Amino acid sequence: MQQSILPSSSALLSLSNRVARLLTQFFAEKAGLSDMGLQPQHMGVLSDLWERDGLRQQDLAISLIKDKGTITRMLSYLEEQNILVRIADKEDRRIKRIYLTHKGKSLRHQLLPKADQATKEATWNIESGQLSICLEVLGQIYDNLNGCGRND
Amino acid sequence: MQQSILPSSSALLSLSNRVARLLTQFFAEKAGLSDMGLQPQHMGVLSDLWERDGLRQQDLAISLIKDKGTITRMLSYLEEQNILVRIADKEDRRIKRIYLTHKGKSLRHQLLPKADQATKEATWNIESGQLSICLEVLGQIYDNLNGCGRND
DNA sequence: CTGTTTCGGTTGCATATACAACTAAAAAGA
DNA sequence: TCTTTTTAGTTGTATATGCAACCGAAACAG
Repeated sequence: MQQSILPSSSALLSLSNRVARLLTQFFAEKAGLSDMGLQPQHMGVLSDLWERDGLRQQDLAISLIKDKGTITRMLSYLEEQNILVRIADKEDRRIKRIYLTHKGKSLRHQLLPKADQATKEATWNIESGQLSICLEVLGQIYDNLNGCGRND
Repeated sequence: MQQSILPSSSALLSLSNRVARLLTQFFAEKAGLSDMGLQPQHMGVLSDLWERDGLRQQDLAISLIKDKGTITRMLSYLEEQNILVRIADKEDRRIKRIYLTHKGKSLRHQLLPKADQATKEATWNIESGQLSICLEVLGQIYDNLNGCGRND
């Protein structure tokens, strides 16, 4: 493992941005996302829905740290593509719940393995214990900051 | 340290994106960036120039993983704000070298401590050894992927 | 030298995003 | 109950971005 030059704490800001961008680009290319009519930002929506179906748009906005208007437009596109449907909640008609279609669900089997593969290639020379620590730390930072910025 | 639920390697993709977004937002707010007429994306340019003055626009595009047209427009804005100047290279007149003005340099003393502070707050409950490992791992991933996607 | 290719930067255009104003529905308060 | 406030989602608008076409300068080929 290469020695970190700057343990300056402010490095985390730029490094996390660069790695997020590179990984996103790398995965999108490996998976041929655009050939399927998908953009990188759609992956977040799909990931969340693969984890749990029936989320509200608001849930997605908070989880993905995006404006709710942005979520509205992303979902409109994905609905046009027959990847998901928006169904008004029976008990609270303000809420629209998002459900994956068969097509949306089947994308999981195509895309998750490719995401795994891309990540493996991006981390091929990193010891797995170190990578686990990195993920734990990122998860902790996420927990620390989540809720500080409001997306509603 | 909370136990990571999913060491699934694909988690890195979504986690790095979320953390990058949250940290960027958190820092921008803490530092009052917008009050100074700056946007979060300008920090990358400034950071690079604080490290080394006289970079080419191309260098910035590669380092920040952004389109060169995007860099052109960001630099035009920062030049209008008297934060930097673009000077054509004497020996290769295609190249424009970017130099910080006094104002641009003085921003370092205002912003870097705030970036440090924001990062410290975001990582207050993380053991410093673990954080170092996280930074090393991210740095290694950056090195692995850098050069895969071309920005020219 | 002259024509071609490559390189650094700019610009036009389509899309993505945040922010703010808006609508409809539910909750809270009188 | 009726009014007010809050909540979920949509839409208008300005900005940010990527991509592709372009321009001028340097490098390269003959």
